[in-house]
Amino acid sequence: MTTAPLRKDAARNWERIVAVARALLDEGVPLQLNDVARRADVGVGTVYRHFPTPEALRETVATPALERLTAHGEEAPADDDPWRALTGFLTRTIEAQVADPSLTAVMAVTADALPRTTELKRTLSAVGGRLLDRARDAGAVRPDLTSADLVPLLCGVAYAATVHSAPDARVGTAHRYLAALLAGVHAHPGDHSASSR
Amino acid sequence: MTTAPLRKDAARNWERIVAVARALLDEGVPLQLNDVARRADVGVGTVYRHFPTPEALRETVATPALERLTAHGEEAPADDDPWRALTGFLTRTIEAQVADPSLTAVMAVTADALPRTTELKRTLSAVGGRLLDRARDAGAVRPDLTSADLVPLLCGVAYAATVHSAPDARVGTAHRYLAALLAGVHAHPGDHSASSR
Amino acid sequence: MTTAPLRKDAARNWERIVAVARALLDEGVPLQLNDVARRADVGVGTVYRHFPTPEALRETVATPALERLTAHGEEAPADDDPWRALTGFLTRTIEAQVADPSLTAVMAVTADALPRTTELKRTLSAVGGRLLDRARDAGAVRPDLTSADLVPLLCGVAYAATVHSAPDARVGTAHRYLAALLAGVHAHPGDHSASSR
Amino acid sequence: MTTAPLRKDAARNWERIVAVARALLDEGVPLQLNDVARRADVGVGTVYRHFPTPEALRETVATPALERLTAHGEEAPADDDPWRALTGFLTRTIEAQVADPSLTAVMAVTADALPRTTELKRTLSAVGGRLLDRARDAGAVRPDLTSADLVPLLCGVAYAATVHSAPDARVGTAHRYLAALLAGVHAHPGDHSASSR
DNA sequence: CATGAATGAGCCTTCATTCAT
DNA sequence: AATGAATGAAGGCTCATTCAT
Repeated sequence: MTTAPLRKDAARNWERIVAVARALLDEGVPLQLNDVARRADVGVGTVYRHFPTPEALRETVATPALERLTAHGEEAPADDDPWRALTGFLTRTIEAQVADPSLTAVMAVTADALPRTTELKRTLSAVGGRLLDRARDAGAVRPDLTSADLVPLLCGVAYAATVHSAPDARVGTAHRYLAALLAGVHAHPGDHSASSR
Repeated sequence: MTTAPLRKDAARNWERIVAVARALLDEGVPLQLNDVARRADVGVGTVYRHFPTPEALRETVATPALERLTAHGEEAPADDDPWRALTGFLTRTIEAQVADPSLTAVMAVTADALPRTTELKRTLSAVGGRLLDRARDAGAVRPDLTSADLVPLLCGVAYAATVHSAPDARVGTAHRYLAALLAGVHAHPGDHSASSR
Repeated sequence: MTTAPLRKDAARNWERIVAVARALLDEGVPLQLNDVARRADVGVGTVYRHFPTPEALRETVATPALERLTAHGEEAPADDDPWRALTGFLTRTIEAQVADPSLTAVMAVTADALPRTTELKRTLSAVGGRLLDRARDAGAVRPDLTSADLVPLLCGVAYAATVHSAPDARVGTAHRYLAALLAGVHAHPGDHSASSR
Repeated sequence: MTTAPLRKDAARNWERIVAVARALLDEGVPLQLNDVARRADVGVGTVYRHFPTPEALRETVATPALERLTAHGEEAPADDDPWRALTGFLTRTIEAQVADPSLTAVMAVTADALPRTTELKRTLSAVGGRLLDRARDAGAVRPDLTSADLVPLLCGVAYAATVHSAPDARVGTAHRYLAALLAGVHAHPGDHSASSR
């Protein structure tokens, strides 16, 4: 009952619109509702009925990926190694974020258009936070990073991998950048981070 | 003598336009040449005469900051400690980038509007590259990072510090993120970065 | 079915726009889409929706006249006298061209905006070409003129009749000029055209 | 004393401006006074001082050609053959008009910017008129053409030769069209121009 | 529910002309 | 005389959103 049960034709239109939007976002084309309507072979009004704003549509496109991330995230604590659990989670997340432009945008924004998005993002954050806290408690993470830093850092890595980088090199680049960051995030007992000796 | 010496009245307008643009950028308002003209109390044509595109104007606004960074960067090698020289340089750069929105944009883009911008960015990159290489040669930096990663990483840190962060917390946040990243960039002989033990 | 069947209100706007455009062209006012919109009491966007460029609008205005010419042209071969058939066709065409400024422009240009225009012009040319060829075969036309000369010559006559001539004298003038030209085009066995004897 | 004696530097600028304008017109570039100024390496104000309007400049460019035509035209009556004198004059004129874009425009317009232009055009018309009248009196020209038709017809031929014709084919085309026209203009005692019999 | 025509604010850009220097 | 910066009206076009059908 979260989603109203759509009539069959309405559902078909909904699907087409989302599919078109996904394709456009993947190609890097900015979401214009008129444009989406034309390509989905649907009236503009129909698009507006289903998705009052471009953001609502974008978030709808991002939702499945967000759900997958959350689902995986909820299984992460099963790993006994707190650090490995955290890095696994972050790796998976950054991969998704770099590969899926709809996610990139949705993660970077604070004001969501759909409640569902807020909910998923909140869950994802909570999961990440728990993994981070556990790792910090285990002494595996530098103490000055809080769960509130997780999303910004991931967005930053994703952004860094996007700037000046060819599309198909991005995932690889993101891995390298995440690795460097994680090495820094990893606590090194006895290390004095900003000096050379 | 790089820039043709302007007549006094022309110079006044130039200043006003640049000042207005700086203010707008600082407020996060997108640069629109008509808008700039109105606020600078100058004809549109005048703005177009001085700055054929918004990018040219933005880069002009960014230039002084870019020059300061370059100047400082060229003094950085004076520091005998390769790691300290590098981190000092990066710290200064990220501070500037986070504090000055015009810089953020100019650094992230590859196609420059002004030759001067290209020149400055090239110099800055070269300086950074030399500092990185020296630090790597000294065994102070993980080997998988090249000088081509410097700018993207800085942009990523700047971006991360901007996302979800209140304007006046940004510099602080950027420092923390840079610190974490630098800790990771710093080579730790005998460290096995992705495992917890 | 060539043109998609328009909704009633859309059709009304379409008519108004074309009517306004026709009036403007007849008055010799250059076609400006914003101007047309204002006078048709319609949003600019509406004009752009129907006619992406001024040329498309101009050609739409010219189309009916072009269709009439073509229709008549296709009946011209019915006249047994090749020379009379040709002159009749040309007379009719020049009359239309001089009387209708939209036609003048459309005929003079090579790049058409609408496929329909291209089609009509091609047909008209073909018809003219056949009439000319038949007349030449009958020995009624000087041999150095080809069907490719027909349109330029007509445009030239129309232009000559327009230059330095008051609007309401134009048709008469055009007749005289066409008559002179036709007299020259007409083959005169035994005549030595460029000498006085 | 028609032209004020210019200071040497002023004269130099005048020359440069006219030279640039001639070049632009020959290339088919529309005359823009700012543009001319830039290319002539002269201030806009200077161009405006010498030539208050684009037309004044264009006419200045056309003047020498106009003077040459007039000069030749005044010698034309020397030819004893009235028809040959007329055709020679017209041929020369059409050649100039097709080859020199500045002339094309100046001839087609009724309102002149410079008195000198009006004077020259008047003289040219008068000369042409006399040649035509003499030829008509000699029975060599159809009676329905008056001297007022000469310029329009020439403009028409020039225009016809320009429409749909590659630049370097124009003079040749113009010759053919003029020949056809002249054949028609030529009186043919006993000819009934619009019937085939 | 769906449609898609209509709207018009808003942005961009050019260019003829003026006028202070 | 010469300069060229400044002006701003004018025109072009797009696109998010509404609403009659």
